[in-house]
Amino acid sequence: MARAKEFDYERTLDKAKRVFWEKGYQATSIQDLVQATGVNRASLYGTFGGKRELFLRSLQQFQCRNDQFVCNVAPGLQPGFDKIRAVFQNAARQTLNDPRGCLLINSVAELSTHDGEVLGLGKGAREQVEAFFSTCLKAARTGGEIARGRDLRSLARFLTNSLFGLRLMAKMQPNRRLVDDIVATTLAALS
Amino acid sequence: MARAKEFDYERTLDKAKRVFWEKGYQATSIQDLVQATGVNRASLYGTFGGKRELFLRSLQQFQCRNDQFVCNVAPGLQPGFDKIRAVFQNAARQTLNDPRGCLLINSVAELSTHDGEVLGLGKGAREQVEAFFSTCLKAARTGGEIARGRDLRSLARFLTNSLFGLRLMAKMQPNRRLVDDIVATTLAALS
DNA sequence: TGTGTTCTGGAACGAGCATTCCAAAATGGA
DNA sequence: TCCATTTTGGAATGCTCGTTCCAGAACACA
Repeated sequence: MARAKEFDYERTLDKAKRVFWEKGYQATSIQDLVQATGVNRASLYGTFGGKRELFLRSLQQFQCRNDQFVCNVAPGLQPGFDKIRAVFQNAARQTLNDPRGCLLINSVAELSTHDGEVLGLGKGAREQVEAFFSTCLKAARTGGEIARGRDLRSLARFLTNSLFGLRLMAKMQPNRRLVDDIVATTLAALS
Repeated sequence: MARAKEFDYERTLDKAKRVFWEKGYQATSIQDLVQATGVNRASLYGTFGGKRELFLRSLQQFQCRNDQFVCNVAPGLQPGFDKIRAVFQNAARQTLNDPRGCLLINSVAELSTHDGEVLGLGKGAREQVEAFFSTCLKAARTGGEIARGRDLRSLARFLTNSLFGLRLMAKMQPNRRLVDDIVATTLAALS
């Protein structure tokens, strides 16, 4: 056996993630990451491979935690209209409080044209959110909250699109009334 | 008097814009711009000031042309529901055909956190689109296409959010059915 | 305590970056 | 034709980038 690492893997990833989130991928330098994580260059390279790999891992960590965050909002709530509303209210709060916006959306906008892995993570995230809304919508229809004639797949996609747009607003115009108007009108479109 | 410039200002800006659009701001080098525009380094600096200034000018050119594009879709059409639909159909077509997405949204996502000018351009663009939808919605209400009780400001903001989300989909998942579902459900929310 | 492996700190590397500079070429008016 | 002025091409600058390398420290196990 040999010497043990002096830093924690997930913790380091989390700190790196914050830098990428704050500055974007291209604008972040290895030096930034060394300073922010407190981990040496060589250890960073030895453990993660390089800047790109470290970024992709950060993005994966974000996706996992964010997905839990989106889908497990109000875990006491059963899937249904209330849960959809809770997710949107939560997103609205995030949008108003965090000017960094959504790391995944930022990354897709910056990199997905030339980076298939980032694109894949973006697609995956969108599909997960759509699936979550689909589940809620089915439950809502069963519970009589949504009319039988409506196309649930279209509705789920529509909600996903609005949610992503909302997250984009964090960087564009994080205004209370604006965000509330968007959320209210989006939810009203369901009934 | 003295020697005349060998290149056209707007044309050069347009070529530079394409590079920024394709690669993003940070990933674009001066060398890329020199090659793409065919204009010499010194001339580029002498005319535009530097990379950042050139980028901002490109963004402004994009905003002007794109705004004309968004608001003047189907110029024969009077403001109203049909015009809103035309704008969404046009955006859907762009989204499906151009994987670069929207330069303004990309730039906001990449830079607005640390660049007030980019942020300002983003805000301005959003407000212009909202104002455009407001005009259309008012006309639509007058024409009886939209119920009197509805809050037009909220609807305009909602439409703007959906439209921006749609443009984001160009980079995420430019899928025909997906985009059609989003557009159809968004428009259905008006009636 | 000795040994083999791994991690750590920091120097070093080559490449590429945005920007500046200058001599030469071009041009319109005197 | 000559001059004043501007553009042009390309070399040069200083800096920062991502990455590699290595000597020595730290540690688990025999």
